[in-house]
Amino acid sequence: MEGMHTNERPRLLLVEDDPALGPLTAELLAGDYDVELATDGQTGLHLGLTGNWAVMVVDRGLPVMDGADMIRALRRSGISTPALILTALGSTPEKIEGLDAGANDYMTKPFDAGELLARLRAITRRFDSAPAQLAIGEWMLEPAGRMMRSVYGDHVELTAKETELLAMLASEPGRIFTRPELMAALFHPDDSPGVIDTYVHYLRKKVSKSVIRTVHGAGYQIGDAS
Amino acid sequence: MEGMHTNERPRLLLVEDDPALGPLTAELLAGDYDVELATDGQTGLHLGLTGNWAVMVVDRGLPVMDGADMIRALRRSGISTPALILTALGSTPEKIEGLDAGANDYMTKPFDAGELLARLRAITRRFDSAPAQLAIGEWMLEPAGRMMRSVYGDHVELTAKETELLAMLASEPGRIFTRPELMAALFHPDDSPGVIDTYVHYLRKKVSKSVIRTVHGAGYQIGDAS
DNA sequence: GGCAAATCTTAGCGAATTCTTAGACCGTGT
DNA sequence: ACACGGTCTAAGAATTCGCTAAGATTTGCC
Repeated sequence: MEGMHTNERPRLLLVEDDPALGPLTAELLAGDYDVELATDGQTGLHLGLTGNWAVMVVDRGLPVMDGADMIRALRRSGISTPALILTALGSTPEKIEGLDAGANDYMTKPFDAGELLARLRAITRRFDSAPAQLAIGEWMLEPAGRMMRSVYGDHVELTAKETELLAMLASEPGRIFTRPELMAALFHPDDSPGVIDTYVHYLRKKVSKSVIRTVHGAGYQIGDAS
Repeated sequence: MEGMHTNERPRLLLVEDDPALGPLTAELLAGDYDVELATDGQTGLHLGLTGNWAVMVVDRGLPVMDGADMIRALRRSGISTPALILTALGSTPEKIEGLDAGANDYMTKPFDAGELLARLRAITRRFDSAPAQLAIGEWMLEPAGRMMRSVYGDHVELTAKETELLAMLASEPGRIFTRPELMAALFHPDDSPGVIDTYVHYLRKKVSKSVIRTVHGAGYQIGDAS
């Protein structure tokens, strides 16, 4: 995804026994992944245990070993590779069993190619990168840790409100956020209007005067101030 | 593992504006979660930013702010709470957009209760491994031996509870563990809430003041302190 | 049972966070 | 230059939150 500019693409393990659908699905996925195809659960389990995979797509009804059992076995072995079950068996109990076996998602055939790719993006998202960081000049905001880190190694701790305000402003660099907007999103309607100024002041004091730009008569803005 | 008790249940944020379906869904989920209901996207966003949620279920078509936009805003703020979109809008492009906005799963109404619960289990599942040693600053925790060893050769003996607490915090450096989380994992539901503070105090006294960071109003955190 | 270690409770104090207020300061248009 | 509205800053009040010490209770062990 963003920021990852290696030419290595994520490796996807496809386990599908249907001689027609297997290669077809592999080709579809090949647009975004390096796909390897296994045609039975035993092989899939072996590859899942030994290889280094970004994600797995597993058919439910497989020879030798059921797809759900395969995922269950992997999970028991401590393998947490995200997995999506793709199958013709679409009854609700089967879905529930598949998900509780350790699958991260469950789709029934026939499936839409775009939706499959979107669901794969969804279940791999938290594993690849997941920066959870917002760049602000020389600073990096870590909303989860409620702190700002400078490229020089300094760090400043922020309060909850300060983090909220900064995260909102930094979410769209260059955009001007009006006071009513900020007020509605971060404070109670009957708070004094001056609160915003106060927190902007706190942030400028803690981090640097120029982090947040005032646009007179309009609101506040982050970024785009070279 | 003991210490898992059902009184402190995972907190679920439900954002649903339908006056009939909202409470109904809430009641359904209440079997497994502590449910809070918001009826518009603005409120949902605020709660999502400020509260500590195990998972979110979000309706797509919401007043004030669309459900997908709400999730997008949360993701941009670094909030990675797993989210499932539950909606009447079931066309494939809508699913793709919802998932790419940062949702972890997408279900269309009418939905099956069991499947919803299974999918929620799937997106909240976390796989935790148990390494033999955990590095904490200059210290090394040996959970098996219930002691901390410093690189200088000192060592400090810990009690069982101290070890459990420290191991949990150290298992994911940088992550903030909330009091309810720690409470649910390490103590009995009807223990006094102050217990956590006490053990944090013990650890800081035995090892070093700065091993565990307090994130005011949020919880405790290990690592990530230059 | 009796001892010691471990676990948990309680409560007061200090610290952090949030929000208010009021006056100084700045920018813009006339 | 002047006036006016917008913005900045400092100080502090109210509230919530966390730290700590001391003791009560439970557990494990001989």
